[in-house]
Amino acid sequence: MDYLDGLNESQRQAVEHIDGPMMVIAGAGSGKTRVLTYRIAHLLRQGVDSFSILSLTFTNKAAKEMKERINSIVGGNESMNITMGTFHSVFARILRYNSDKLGYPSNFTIYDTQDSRSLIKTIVKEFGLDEKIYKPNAVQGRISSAKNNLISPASYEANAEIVGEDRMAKKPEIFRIYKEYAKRCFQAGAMDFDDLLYQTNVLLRDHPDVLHLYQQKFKYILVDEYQDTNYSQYLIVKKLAAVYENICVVGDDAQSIYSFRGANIENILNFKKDYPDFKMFKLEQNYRSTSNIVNAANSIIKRNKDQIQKDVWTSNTEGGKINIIRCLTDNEEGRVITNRIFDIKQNEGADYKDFAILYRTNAQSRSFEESLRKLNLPYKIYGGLSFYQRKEIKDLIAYFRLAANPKDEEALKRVINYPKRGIGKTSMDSVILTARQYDVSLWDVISDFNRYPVSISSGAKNKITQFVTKIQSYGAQMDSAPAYDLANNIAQSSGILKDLYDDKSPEGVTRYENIQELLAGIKEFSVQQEEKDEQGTLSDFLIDVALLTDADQEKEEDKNTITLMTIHASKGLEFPHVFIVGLEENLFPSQLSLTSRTELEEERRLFYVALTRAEKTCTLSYVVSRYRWGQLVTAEPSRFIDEVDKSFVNHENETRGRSGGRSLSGYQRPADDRTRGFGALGGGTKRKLKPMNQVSSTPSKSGGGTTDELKVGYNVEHDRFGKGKVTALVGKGSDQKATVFFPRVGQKTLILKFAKLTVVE
DNA sequence: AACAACGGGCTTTTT
DNA sequence: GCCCGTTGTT
Repeated sequence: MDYLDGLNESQRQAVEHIDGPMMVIAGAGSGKTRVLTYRIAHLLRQGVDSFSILSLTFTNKAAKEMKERINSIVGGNESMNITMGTFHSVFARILRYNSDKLGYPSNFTIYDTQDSRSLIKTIVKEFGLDEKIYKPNAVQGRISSAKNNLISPASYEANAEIVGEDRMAKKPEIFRIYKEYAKRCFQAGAMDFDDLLYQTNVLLRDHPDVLHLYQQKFKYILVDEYQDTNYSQYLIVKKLAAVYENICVVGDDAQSIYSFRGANIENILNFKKDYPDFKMFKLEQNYRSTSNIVNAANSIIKRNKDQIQKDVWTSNTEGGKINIIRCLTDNEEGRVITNRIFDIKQNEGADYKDFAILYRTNAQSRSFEESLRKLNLPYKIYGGLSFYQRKEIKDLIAYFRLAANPKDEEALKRVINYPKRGIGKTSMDSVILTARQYDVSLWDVISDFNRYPVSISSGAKNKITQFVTKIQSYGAQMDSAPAYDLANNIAQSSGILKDLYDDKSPEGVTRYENIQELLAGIKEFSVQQEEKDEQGTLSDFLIDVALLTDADQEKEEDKNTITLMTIHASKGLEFPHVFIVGLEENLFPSQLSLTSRTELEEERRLFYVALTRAEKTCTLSYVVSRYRWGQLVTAEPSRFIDEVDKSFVNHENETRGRSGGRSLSGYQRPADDRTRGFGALGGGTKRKLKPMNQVSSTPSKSGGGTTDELKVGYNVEHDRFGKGKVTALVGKGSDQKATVFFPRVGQKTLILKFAKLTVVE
């Protein structure tokens, strides 16, 4: 059967267009990925060399899936030779290959967000600036947006408008921080995420031979999610496509939700200017959702002023209306939605994987997590702390990074005294001081004390030198030893493995297992690389790791679970049953997006994206009061609820199930009245009910308890360590100490004056 | 130098 | 309510 037969008319036209610039505007659920994959398959069928195709996707996972689908269409494994991946991962490799031309080591480090933030913080401190004014987050955002618009530190400083903005914001020194930040990154042989694109631009600008090479290599270029590219990405694509102009961009302006990280809808307009003879294809038939959902989504998005005219329609069945549920608190929201999922699953025989709970902010996942766990339903939370952001993983990876590139200061600071080897703050402060005096990296100083005198004890110097020797020996094996062997060797000889093995608390055991999992992952990586006839050293692995996202590494056991994620993370996915939760003013739309029309329109597009994830049913929920910053605050229903055309929604006025708090269940809800003033309900409902006695030797305000309340054998609870049993008591009065055994963390000796212990039954 | 307690800041969203 | 960095104690 011909693969073109499965396409509708406009899809087929887009797939069959081979040469010359083209743009595909694809409405939600209109088979965009299908067009992209089929088009690549078609190119291969028409004899285009697989090595000459560059395909830029939004996630690495999307790239992987697309390759598999292409193979299944054309047979064989031709897709292996296509350069396919995210902007960041594709150009990280190209940069690595050409790093010498930019003065970077080929093993350059990729700083993640935490690394850059930490460096910015250090600089702010060293400059003697106020951290409350120069908040690392804000400064980082400023630097990031400069880089995404290809503004160098020098042109930043010279740009009166930008510097003026900073001065207005009372942060006139940002240009200095940017300058120092760029210098220190370079000195450390490190690039941050934005550098991967920025430096690619520098490379293509300053090295015509390199530009020429890649222009010739990539004769066919495809860009997915074009509406979410920034200026820096736009320019890379434009330069690479300048000779052959075989460029195909695919996107949907209605789904542009990343302007906060520099994405620019103007790129779509620029495209029309850059390639006046481009061909435009519109995909308007939605195959995903019921007509109620499609029409509801249309009724939302038409309120936006900025958009390309299109008419998304579907021939699918009407389906049920969009349910709107009102709950009293966020905890009730968790229970009600969870019960609803359980019901649908029972009644319709749906799978767990058919459900998604989508929210605006990661912090909202908590209440759902709790109720899902209570009902014992399997779920997976995407986002939040990913595997590679866990402390123990970052620690071990920091060793790998140091071995590859000892100038990597963020990695060095992380592990020079972990596991503990007696290199304390005092010693490191002296080292840092010397490094700044000579304007060299920390590594330069600690690897050559003769040249850079540091005023610390010879004992400390000795310990540091031992550490340096260890790292050097790792470094020597970096490009020769098999990745897994070296990684395993480092995990053991660094002492990390032992340190975690000795920690018998459940958390410690998990950490130990995580390390084992990382090592297993490295093994798998090596095997995969061998299949591709590539060596697969540890430094190759590092590039992969830095750019992986949570969605990229899915495990088998995660397959049939309920999905919890932010709406941003849900982009490109689809689920039979979708729950969009927390539809309240100041949460969704976010408080911080209410200052301008463009920001509000982006929130509205976000809502549009959320709605269009749903295939069969879509349910919205909001609460009357919600815990935020640890306090119960009243909330108002989101304006977005009213913006959905009335004919597609069904307001469920009942709050389902019995609510947990006593004071709440006694409450009679007025007919259809969005009464405020529930803030008064605060406290009471959330406190633990168990009677507890405060144990304290210092006479407290209430004049309560004395130490003799505590006896050996008592069960107590500690804020951090949880429940435990007192095994010994030493001393009297304010000096009294208690030895307590905590099943979760082991034995601890606590000074009662400080430790907050409560006696439990 | 290491550990434990405390206080401040924070919530958009991510490669 | 949680995380992180700082402060204070041994």
